Amino acid sequence: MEWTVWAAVERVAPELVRAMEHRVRVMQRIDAHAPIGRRALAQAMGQSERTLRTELEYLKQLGLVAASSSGVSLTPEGKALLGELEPLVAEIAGRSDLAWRVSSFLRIPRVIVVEGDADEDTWVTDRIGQAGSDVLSDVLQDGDIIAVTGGTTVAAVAKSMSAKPLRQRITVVPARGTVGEIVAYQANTIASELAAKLGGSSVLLQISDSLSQKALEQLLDDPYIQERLPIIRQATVVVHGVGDALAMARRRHATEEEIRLLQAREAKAEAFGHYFNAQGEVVYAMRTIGLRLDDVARARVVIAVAGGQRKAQAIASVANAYRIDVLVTDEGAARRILQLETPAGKERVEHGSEGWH
Amino acid sequence: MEWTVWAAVERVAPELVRAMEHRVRVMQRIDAHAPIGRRALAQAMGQSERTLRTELEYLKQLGLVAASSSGVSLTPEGKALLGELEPLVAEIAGRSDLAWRVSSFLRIPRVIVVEGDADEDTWVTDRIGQAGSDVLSDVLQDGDIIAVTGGTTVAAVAKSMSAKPLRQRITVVPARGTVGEIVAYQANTIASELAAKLGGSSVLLQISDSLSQKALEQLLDDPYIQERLPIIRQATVVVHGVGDALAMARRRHATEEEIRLLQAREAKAEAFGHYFNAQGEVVYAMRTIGLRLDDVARARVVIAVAGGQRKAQAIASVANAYRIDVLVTDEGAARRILQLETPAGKERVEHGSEGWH
DNA sequence: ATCCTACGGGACGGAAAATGTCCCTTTCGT
DNA sequence: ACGAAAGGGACATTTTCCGTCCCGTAGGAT
Repeated sequence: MEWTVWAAVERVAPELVRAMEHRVRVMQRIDAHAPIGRRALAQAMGQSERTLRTELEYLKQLGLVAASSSGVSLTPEGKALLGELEPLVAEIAGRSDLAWRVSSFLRIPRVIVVEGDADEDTWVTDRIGQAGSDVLSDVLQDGDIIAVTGGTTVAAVAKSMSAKPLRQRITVVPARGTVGEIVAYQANTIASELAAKLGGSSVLLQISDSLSQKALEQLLDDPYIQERLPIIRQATVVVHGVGDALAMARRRHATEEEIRLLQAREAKAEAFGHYFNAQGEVVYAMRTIGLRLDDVARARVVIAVAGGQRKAQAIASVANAYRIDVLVTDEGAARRILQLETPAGKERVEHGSEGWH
Repeated sequence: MEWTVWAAVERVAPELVRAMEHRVRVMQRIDAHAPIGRRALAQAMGQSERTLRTELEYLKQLGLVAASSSGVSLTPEGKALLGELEPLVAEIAGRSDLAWRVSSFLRIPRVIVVEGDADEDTWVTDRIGQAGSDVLSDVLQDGDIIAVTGGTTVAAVAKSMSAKPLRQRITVVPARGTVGEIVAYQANTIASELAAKLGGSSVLLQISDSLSQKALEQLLDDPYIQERLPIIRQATVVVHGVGDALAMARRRHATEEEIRLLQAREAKAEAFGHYFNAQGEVVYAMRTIGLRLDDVARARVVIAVAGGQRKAQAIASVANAYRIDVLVTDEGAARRILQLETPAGKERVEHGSEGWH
């Protein structure tokens, strides 16, 4: 298969490609377990019985599967077709396996790996955003408070979130004050956009993240802050990007001294105003206003979105630092992560499926 | 592009491939006419403005098209992507062009060409059936009487018709009595199945098509027939297959004498109990009960479904014989048809678009 | 032999998405 | 200055999707 064309197809019609991949997976699973019951299959695929049923009915109409009293199986035709789809199957299985291995390696229950490398193709970030917004829609509950950080990847999540009628009461808040100059990638902007898409409200935090110690303390007494901060810190869902330590430090206009310090302490990642080394230990903390690490620990769901192999080390670091429930990343980062040294003294834990949608 | 895999993909997820092709077409059109208005584009694509709008909104979200005050255009990204999709574009354009040429050649307003050759791959018949059922759904109106003939292709149309809630009052009738032994491909069976799918009723005709002259005349006086025949002959929509003259004669257990006669008169096609030569002239007519040629002429829409290059000559013959509004065929037949000699003394006529769905 | 479980499949109501329809403001070209 | 045509918002309606409950049955275990 000429992957150039295929990659282009994925960009033109990602939902269709995903639907196709799903269908192939269903067929794979049927082939492996045939004959298998509809309900068992649905559970294995992590979807409702009814939706699977629709799919099966269609496949049946195409003459690719047949149902008997003991369950559904592939027809000879379906089997032959699955063989012809080998290259595609390999690709899907490969990415699924990748997700599984990253999940084990980082001890993150749910890992989603999209195709490509964000460092090489900027549009990969969009696909991470799509996958991220799907996950977010999936986990959202009524009354949730979503905290979002800044960054291009989180911005992509908000961008690709489909507008929903306001059925749930959702509040979106920025995890922290403002970092960087590009407004579109600031937490405030993203929170506002996401709230609009979800039909919820947003509580913004119009302060700079790089204030003097003194100014910060003054702010903490301010009614404006005192009113908003508690809401932010009660976030139930956290969607955050992961930054490379030095890159983030420079973006924040850190002093040369600070940068030297971070280098000396081998800081690898930045998140929520904290710098972490490879082992996930906090090596430097900025005194800022916003979501703290212990707030993150209290959140119901913590979603990390980050792609590109340059982010691999940073992702691994934060995975050691605090609980991450869902990681949405790309192939570039995933492969690089697996090349990193295994963190010593940490045993593997159970993990769930990497999840289809 | 490795067409082996692509063909397999088409069989596993034909609707998705079609949707994809449509999207690419939209992009092509935008690229060619940019900037173009939404309404103009919708009209050119033969779909409603609102549905196109949904598509455009999605394409916009993917960053492939951009809207300005003067209309929508492809973004540089979209342009680049369209370039990468070149093989696919060529394929689509090729088939579209094929349909256009067949449409001109046979003077059939609407021609749909699906991929493949029914003589080589039996599943191509299914795809013709799908396309046919789409067309049928498209043209159906309340109160319609659909007459169907027998044959595998028409059976495929009924098979792939999606079940509809009974919103329209539809009657389905067999065009003729019973031909051949395989029940599944008999007009009666097909009519019954189609009626069930459409939530309509069927009026069947339980008589053999190959009766003696005398028996036929007796039947014509029978109340059973007198009640049903007028309904059949009032059909407003006709869906019929096209048969090769000799093949059909043999299937009907024609005598050696008859076959020799057909050969002598250069019969090429059979339809509605009539045999036609290449010029579309009736060279032999069976005296049977059912839909007649002048009934076909009165129908609102006449749809012919037939594939495989062996049917090429037969299709061309019947196209000369009576009015066909829609032809659904495959590449194999289409290419072969264009190699046939142009019927002399017939000028080209205007034709519509080959139609997307 | 008989229970018992899991199978496919029918039916139906409510939720969600798609779509037809109408209107508005803006932006061009004339 | 004006009008045609652009994109986009809003909303009712249609259509599709999906959760849920149920049924008859086949096949394995008891």
